[in-house]
Amino acid sequence: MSDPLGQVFGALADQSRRQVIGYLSERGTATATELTGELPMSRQAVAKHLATLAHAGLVESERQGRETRYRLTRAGEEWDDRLDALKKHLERRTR
Amino acid sequence: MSDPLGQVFGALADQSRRQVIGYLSERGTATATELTGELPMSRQAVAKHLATLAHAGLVESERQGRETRYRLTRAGEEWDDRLDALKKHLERRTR
DNA sequence: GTAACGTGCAACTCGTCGGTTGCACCATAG
DNA sequence: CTATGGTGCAACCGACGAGTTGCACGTTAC
Repeated sequence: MSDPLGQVFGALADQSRRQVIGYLSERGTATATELTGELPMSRQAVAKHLATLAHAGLVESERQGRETRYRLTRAGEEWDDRLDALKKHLERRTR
Repeated sequence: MSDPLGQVFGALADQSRRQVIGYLSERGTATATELTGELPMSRQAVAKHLATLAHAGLVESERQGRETRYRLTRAGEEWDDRLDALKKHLERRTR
């Protein structure tokens, strides 16, 4: 629909996807099947989340042989930082 | 669902709701019927958006006689600022 | 070559979302 | 008192999102 900001916020609205961003930030890179071990859902569900994140420009993929490795884009890294800051901001405010 | 961050991002994912935030930021306060004049939808649709924003903690309401006036909370004002900054950030990056 | 692995695609279910209409309720203007 | 204006509530609809399963395809290991 050509609403980039809406795409990004929509992608960030899902907790599983925010977790994926966190995992990718820690590991640098991961495949869909690797991430499946961290989340309580099927590989295809994880792949869909990765596709959503990619469509929002937060993640990019590169196929290496028979596996596809995902990593955060620059925008994804920025949002990972902002999420950390927001989390601390909320904790400070709730306390 | 007890996912405050998800509530906020979900609320911000909709363009109409971001516009509502902008209008409230300009005017300080408004009713659902007033905002209906600015958006191409019915009053009840606007009221639903306001309820979503209120549930996310970005907006608060106060009933005065037969009308209900809405205004941004502190969190809502903060997000209005962040949205402006993000918009400029995107324009700079797209150019 | 063959078996196993990782992936992508398609179809399906189910719940939620954005939006509508219709109606009932309460406050105020006259 | 009556009419009108502003709300809120409930039911409904079409579309989309999250998740599942099943299967077919390409890549690697042996």
